[in-house]
Amino acid sequence: MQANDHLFALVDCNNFYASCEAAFRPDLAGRPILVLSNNDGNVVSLNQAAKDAGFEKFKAWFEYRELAKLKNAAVFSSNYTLYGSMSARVHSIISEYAPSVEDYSIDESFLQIDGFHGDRISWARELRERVKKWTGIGVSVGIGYTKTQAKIANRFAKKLPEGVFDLASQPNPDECLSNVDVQDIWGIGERKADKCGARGISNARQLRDASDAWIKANLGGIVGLRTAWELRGVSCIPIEEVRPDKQEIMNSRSFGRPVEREEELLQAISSYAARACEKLRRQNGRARTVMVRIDTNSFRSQDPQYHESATFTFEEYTSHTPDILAAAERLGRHLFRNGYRYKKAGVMLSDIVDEARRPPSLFLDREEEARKDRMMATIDTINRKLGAGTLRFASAGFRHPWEMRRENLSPRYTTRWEEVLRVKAC
DNA sequence: TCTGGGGTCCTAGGACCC
DNA sequence: TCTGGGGTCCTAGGACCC
Repeated sequence: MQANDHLFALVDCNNFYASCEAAFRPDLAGRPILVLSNNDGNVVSLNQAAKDAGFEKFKAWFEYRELAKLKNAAVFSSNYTLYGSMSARVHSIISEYAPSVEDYSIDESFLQIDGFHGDRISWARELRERVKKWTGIGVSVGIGYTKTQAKIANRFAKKLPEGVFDLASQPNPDECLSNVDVQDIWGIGERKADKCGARGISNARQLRDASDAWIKANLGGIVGLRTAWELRGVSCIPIEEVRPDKQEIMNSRSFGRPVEREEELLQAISSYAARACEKLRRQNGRARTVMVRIDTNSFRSQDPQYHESATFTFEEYTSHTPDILAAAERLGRHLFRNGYRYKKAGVMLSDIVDEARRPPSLFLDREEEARKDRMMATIDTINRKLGAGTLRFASAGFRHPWEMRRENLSPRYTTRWEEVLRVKAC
């Protein structure tokens, strides 16, 4: 493959969660906005006013309560229903702008724009304006010969008022790369950055020019090589237009308060397992392995700690909630120890196959399986029509005192008629 | 009192086979 | 009799991402 054969753009929403909240609350203009993680644990998104007021991402919320009052900040619990639906709107607008688009994350899309030799800056500006006008969300656009370069370009775009940066048309790209810390490169985390630092490599230009042999030996083999080659302009990470089905499905949550009783812990495990099963069936998958893990709060060093997981493998692939719940509950009982304050539990389904491509089995009772499938299909249909959780399994319990805290939840403006925005005429 | 959730890919190393 | 070494599969764990 030749260098510079391709061209990519990365569109990244600015302060996405905070922007979603702001989009429905024009009355908050000028005020700091903070969005909290699940369980109102820490701060995960800030608008510009909040950054200017001195708030920082990933700080614990309880340490900010006073400052938030002082600065008259608007504070929101995470509202993933809202963000998911806003994300779908943004993605759908972006998809009009290139033949090949990958929805990379909730707030980022890669566009492949090979052979686009027109005025890329104008094209990007128009995209930006349309997203802003139709959704209220601000985005930045970075352009480069590879995805890794587009990511870097996006970092520059974020700092510019026009919100667009084209690395591929820079007269002096070396200088641009010199200004990017190695730690800020897509694919270089803390560990790899440390190894680079020890070798005297501190910016993207130096990493680009490092020897393949050293990179391969020290930066995770071909993963690191791909990053370096992409910095050189050789595209190694293609666009993935269709998200492949999940190979693992995880559901885990921290509790709103410590859980000490076995029955409560098992209820939480059951409800997480049931949720994982729904996700599994939505991709027409069947799983053979279920893992349960339980954890105490590792931030409380004064408490005794317990972190364990256990795995069970079925004889046959299954997506039948009662079967998986029974296994998860057995694992939970096996793991549970008295005398600990549990903070978190999780259930993971793995060894997943597509229903249509499942290996044949000699022992499977086809009739029994068909009956189970009908039962699950009925439950899924009812829950889709009447709302998630309309039909539930009794083992998940009915009162959930351990459920996460979401004390500042905004309405689900875009997905619930009861919570849609009201406009008053004066 | 209070510190997120959900993934992916890769490598290393052991077991096993021929 | 040959007791080496290459291939493959699996799993655990590391590292990274948003």
